[in-house]
Amino acid sequence: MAGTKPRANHTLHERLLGEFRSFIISQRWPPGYQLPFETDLADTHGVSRMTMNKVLTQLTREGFLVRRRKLGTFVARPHAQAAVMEIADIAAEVQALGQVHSFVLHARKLRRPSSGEMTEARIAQDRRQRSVLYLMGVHFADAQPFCREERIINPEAAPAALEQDFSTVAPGQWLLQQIPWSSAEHRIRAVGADRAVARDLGVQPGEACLEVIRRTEISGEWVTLAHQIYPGDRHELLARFGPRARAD
Amino acid sequence: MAGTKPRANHTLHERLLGEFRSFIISQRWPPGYQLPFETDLADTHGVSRMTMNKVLTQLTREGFLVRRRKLGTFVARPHAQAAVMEIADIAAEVQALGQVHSFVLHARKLRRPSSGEMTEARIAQDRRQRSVLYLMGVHFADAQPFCREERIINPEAAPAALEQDFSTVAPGQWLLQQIPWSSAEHRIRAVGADRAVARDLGVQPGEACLEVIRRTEISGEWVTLAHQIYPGDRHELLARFGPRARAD
DNA sequence: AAGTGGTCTAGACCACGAA
DNA sequence: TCGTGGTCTAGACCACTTC
Repeated sequence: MAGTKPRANHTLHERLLGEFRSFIISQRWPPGYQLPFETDLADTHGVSRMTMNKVLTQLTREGFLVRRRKLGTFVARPHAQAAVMEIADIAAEVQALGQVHSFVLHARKLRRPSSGEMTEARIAQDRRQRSVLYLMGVHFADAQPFCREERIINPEAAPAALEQDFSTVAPGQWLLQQIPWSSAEHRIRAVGADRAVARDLGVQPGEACLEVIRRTEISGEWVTLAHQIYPGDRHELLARFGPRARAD
Repeated sequence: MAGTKPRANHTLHERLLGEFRSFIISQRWPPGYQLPFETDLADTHGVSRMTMNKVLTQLTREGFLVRRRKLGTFVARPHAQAAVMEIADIAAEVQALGQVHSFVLHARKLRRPSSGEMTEARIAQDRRQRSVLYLMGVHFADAQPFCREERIINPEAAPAALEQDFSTVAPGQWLLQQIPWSSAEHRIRAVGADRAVARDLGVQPGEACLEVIRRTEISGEWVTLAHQIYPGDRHELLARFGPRARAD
């Protein structure tokens, strides 16, 4: 509904691409769902097999589908993310380092968003957002503080969050399961640790830390806004870029 | 030649994809070069127009080609880069902020790579690299220090660099023109400014700074390794990620 | 108006991989 | 073995853009 041209999609495979993508994003076709066979889909939608193949091949390149010969076509499990994206799942990252991840919740409350948050999350001015779920906590790798996280969640995008006690499960991990296929935008900067950060991370006040501000959205609607701070000498982000995004 | 499977590319359009990509990367087809028409290419290579169309469409999605009706197919000008990639061209970034960019070279010499550099740039152990071109300088936005840069360049990948005096033109900008289509890998971390950095950037020693370590390669061969340090409060990186890279 | 890329089809054969 | 996705073709019509 947002972003692209308001004009109707003209070509056959464009229309089908949009249709299938929306089915997947809305989880009407949940992860693991098996689609009908290519020939059947072509018949059902009244197009040639070539055209349907173009659609399915494209969605496979985009990572939405997984195709296996003789078995069929399935909606992908979206845990395969781009390199920098993987930091969304801090638990997985810590485990990849061979350490034990744990999350300690410091605060959880429902409150109105601040004006700064409304700007950063780009909350629409007209649809007045009554309240957001605020969370603050610290991730640990073994017994060592790994990352301090402040976050607000949009209850309209993720209603189940209101029922969820985040005392042990990290919100990022939980959201990734609830709302796969979201897209994110990161701002990355260096900041000196203030008193609260220094206390929570066990570093000296003023020490250089890496701050990642991540805004997540799906279909143009904001889902969550997170401020994550890592001790500077203990953490690195990794990002790869080609002349253009490669597919395979 | 590197990276992908050593097996020969089987399918027609895969073979053509590789062939055309190598032509573009090697600049046998330089930016702006006009390819023969789709129908002619199909005839020349003995494939159907559909197959050739698949190849050209894919290369267009990858950003290598630009196609315009009635005009033809051209090799793209590769200045359109991914969001984080754009920081490669610091001059363009400064100008985008409406300020004047300048570069001051502090050091330039030919020397052997240190062991740390060999690790970070992943210089092959067997092919013993005799020497690399070392550069150090500072970027300015108007009169204010913007970024301090240390860099080594591989003379085998960019021989023209040995002839180039970098006293005013920034090495990143120059390399981008010499070797388009390169791909890069970034490591991003926060560091406290040491004395040399503090002096060059005009910040207090110990102040939080953002360090970007960028390794650039083309066809598997390393081209350059850069360490860039930005004052923490004056600079942010921006990165966007979807569930998978989008094309159009 | 003409020529280029953009799309679509019906049918065919092939290759991989699960049974 | 055999069903599924993977690929390829020859031909056709359309739409956009420049002339």
